[in-house]
Amino acid sequence: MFQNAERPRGRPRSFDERDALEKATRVFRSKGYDGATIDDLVAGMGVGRPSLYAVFGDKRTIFLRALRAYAEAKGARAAKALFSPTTLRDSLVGFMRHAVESATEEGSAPGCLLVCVAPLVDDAEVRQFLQDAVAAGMALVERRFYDAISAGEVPSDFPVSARASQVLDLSRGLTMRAQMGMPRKTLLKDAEEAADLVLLPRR
Amino acid sequence: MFQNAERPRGRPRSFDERDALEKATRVFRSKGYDGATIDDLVAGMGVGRPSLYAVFGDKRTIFLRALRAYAEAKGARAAKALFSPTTLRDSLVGFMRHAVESATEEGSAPGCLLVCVAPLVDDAEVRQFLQDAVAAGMALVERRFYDAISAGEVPSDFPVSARASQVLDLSRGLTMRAQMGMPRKTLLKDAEEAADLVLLPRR
DNA sequence: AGCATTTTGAAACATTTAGTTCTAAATTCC
DNA sequence: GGAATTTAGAACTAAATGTTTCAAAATGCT
Repeated sequence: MFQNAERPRGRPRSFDERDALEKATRVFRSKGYDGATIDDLVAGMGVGRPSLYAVFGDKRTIFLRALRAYAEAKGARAAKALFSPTTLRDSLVGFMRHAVESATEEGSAPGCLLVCVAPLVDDAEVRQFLQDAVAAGMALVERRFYDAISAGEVPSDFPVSARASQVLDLSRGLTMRAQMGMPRKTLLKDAEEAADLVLLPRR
Repeated sequence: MFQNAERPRGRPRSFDERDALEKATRVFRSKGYDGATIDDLVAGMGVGRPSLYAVFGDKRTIFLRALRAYAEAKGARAAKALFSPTTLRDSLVGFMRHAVESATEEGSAPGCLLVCVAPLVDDAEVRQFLQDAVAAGMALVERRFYDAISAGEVPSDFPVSARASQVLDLSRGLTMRAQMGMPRKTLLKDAEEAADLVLLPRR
């Protein structure tokens, strides 16, 4: 086998960095930040304790890295769900469905690192990151609404920012219900109804 | 001063049990369950360590008691907000406003013990309690919608259970934004818009 | 083959945390 | 006023948790 990056000198690692971070995400999702111990991370990531500190840093740093990777991946998928379909309704349904599917994916505890776990972390950097992520989410949904206005799909007086907040609030609600164990099927149906709701015309 | 319950024999307590539980709620709200240490509770509740164990039990028991008291109080206020007004819109606005006000009350960290903290607690009894509480909330809102149908305020084909889910999801979203530091004023305005949204007629 | 380099696993270390115990203090009952 | 009873505060113990150290192992380079 050829290696695209030339192999480093010493003993090769027994783990993949991306994969380990994803496993860390699983640990944090199921136990929360304070509830996850280093032992949990060592066991869940398949990385030895010293390697963990050498490669990822301390618990706080691991969480921040996991959070950033998680947010980036989820943000990209959300944007795709939002901007690939042609109709606004399909976009919104896709966006909400994605929230539900992500929050109920198998192999991970139900819920969302961004919505259910990170807000409880008592750390200024995490808080700032979250606020930025939420603002970015709002901007994404608002842009989709403006696109729909341009396309004449909704009237030009459509209350963009109010409805965008509502889309995000409804998604958060769906995500939290997922965390509480509500079945995916129910939530997917509710996601569709939520999309229909935010598309209703004002009286 | 008269005492309605005859005074017990030994040294009198230096704390009020209800008040101490409420202070425990504040501690859990700001630090989360796993993040709150016994020392935090001792400091925050104004109860000495041995008294804490003697009167309240261990951390898990304290949390369960705080959670029950919190849910009871919040449920009562929510029901009042929902069933006191005459118009459905006033009821829904009141319900959502209450969620926002409770989540942004001064003297406590923003957020909600039921919505933001308890779902992360890895305990079967807590999970069960939460599920019951959510079901009770749903039932409350649904009943208010049925009352409105009886009163002829909304059509008889009003999608009660879908809209009730959405009311709760939107409230959860508002609560979570409160926890993330969004100002009360913004959220109160959004609460009104959310109430208007769920009252829109189907097309 | 031997040396330099990096990772690994076990163990060690220091700190924090949960829970208990012991003594002093505050109260009621006699 | 003194005995009995309950609470409060400080000190203590044992376990857990976060972090580092160290020798051994696995690789590339010469």
